Amino acid sequence: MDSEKDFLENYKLSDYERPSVTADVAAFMIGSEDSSNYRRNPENKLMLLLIKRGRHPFKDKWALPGGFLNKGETIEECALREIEEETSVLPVSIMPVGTFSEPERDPRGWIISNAYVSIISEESVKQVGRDDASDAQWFSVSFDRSDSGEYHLVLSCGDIELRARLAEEKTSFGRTRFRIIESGGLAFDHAAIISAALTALRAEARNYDTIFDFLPEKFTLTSLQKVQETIMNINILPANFRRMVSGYVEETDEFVRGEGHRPAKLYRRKS
Amino acid sequence: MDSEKDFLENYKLSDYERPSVTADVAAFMIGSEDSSNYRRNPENKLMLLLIKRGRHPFKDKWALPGGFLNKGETIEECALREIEEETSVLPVSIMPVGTFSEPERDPRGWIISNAYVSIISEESVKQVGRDDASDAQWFSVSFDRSDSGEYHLVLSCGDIELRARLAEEKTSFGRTRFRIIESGGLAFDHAAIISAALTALRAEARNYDTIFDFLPEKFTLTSLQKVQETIMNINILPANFRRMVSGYVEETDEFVRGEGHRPAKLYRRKS
DNA sequence: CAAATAGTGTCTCTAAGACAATATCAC
DNA sequence: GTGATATTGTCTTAGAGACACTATTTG
Repeated sequence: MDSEKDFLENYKLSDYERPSVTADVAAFMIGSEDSSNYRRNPENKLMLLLIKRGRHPFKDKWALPGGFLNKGETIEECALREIEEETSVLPVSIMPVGTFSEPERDPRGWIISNAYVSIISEESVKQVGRDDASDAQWFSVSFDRSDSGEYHLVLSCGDIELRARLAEEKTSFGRTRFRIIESGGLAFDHAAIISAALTALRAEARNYDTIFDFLPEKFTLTSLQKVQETIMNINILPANFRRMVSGYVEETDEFVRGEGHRPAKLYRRKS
Repeated sequence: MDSEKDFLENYKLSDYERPSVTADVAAFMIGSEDSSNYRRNPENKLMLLLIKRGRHPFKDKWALPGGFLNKGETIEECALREIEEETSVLPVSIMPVGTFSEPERDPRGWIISNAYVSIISEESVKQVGRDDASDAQWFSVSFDRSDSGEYHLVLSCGDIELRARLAEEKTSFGRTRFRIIESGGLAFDHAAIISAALTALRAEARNYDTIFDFLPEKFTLTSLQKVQETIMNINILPANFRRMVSGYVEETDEFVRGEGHRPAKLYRRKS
């Protein structure tokens, strides 16, 4: 009887065909838009990073950043690498959204995708600066369920507007899958991946540990509240938000001044 | 400039090496053990299906059921197929646990695993009958965090006892990863997969929609309560459990009789 | 002072937890 | 009747939501 060592020395992975494996990342940021009124706080929008494809298939369509898994790295490392390549920012953490493995999902052949959500702070993106000639752009996101039960995903960036329509396919264990009715100019099955990522992010956003990643180290409680409100598309009364978050943050002795109204104290995340 | 059609006709996936992709499934069941006292209700235990490996590597070690992804199927279909092959039971639903892709996780080579939790009712397993000569066995599960912060996973089946020790590697977005300190006779990185699966199952078990899958169509509220208590390792007062689950179930007009105490009404899940 | 946000105090309401009491069966 | 589980009623409590009020800045 062969020893395990002998076995492994002679072992060859069978010649069955193998799939190509990719990681695709839905990278979200909270973007702030200055308002006309000097004393008003900026409006916040949930933004998603998309890349304009330079080659077939889906040439000139918009797609999530992503790429093939290299030998010697984990899928998480691959996902982080792809985001860093596109944004020059290394996200603090990523969250798995699911594996997309329908055999026909990629016209190039058998390619399965591991999808992740990543969260990036606007501050870190601004520090890096942006190459406006680049094919990577941040799109503002709107995602709603219509009365008919259909979901509408709208991504806008300047004059570009991508409108996808989807149906809820199944929800099990709190995870929702979507079927694309109309891709709205998004490549591959990325409209379905983005919808699943948004659903996962919204569910996760009630967890304060998650939303800190959208902000710099020091932040005001109002800005933290705006992050949660923007992602979950809800309104929270300030008094209640402050009470609920109080266990997760600690005061600094710094203030934000020059805003045309009472200065807000800066807080940091409690360790 | 080539059309997309031309492009795809000439496209070949690059010759980069590709990983083999597997689905591994942690299939759980709630097993009941008759007690000595005729009027006492049976004790419940959380059980996990393991397969004794017949070949290298890890020959004669215990492993999760699983297998390679075939061309033309999704990973979810692959996971369901593997469970049906081993148990003759097709689970109602499966929950993704994560992708395990550390390059060194499988001594045979570059093999990445997509892990799932599945839930099987004891009734459906009993109906199928069990082949006692088979290498597939149900192990009772215990999984606790020790005072030192280490996690102890103990799997027992008759005289066989597998004791693994693990450390919490990182928890992000509510998902916990484990590092194996001592595999306890489990194959590959399956001790870490089982730990992640158990953690996910425990978190999910507070959702009533999930725990119904452990029971037959008609069940007593006490049995449903025992399922939740067994998985989450907690005790719930019956009055409170009934109040909380009342919106999810509806009465039938049947009762369980002959138990040596007051008969319990059978309920079914509300649509 | 006006406009805007920052921040606090407290009432209400709901859902979960605790606990006591009653109901019904097999032996 | 006894011993067990089944089932119901209600008191208490913790936390979320609503709302009114005060504080502080810039122009």
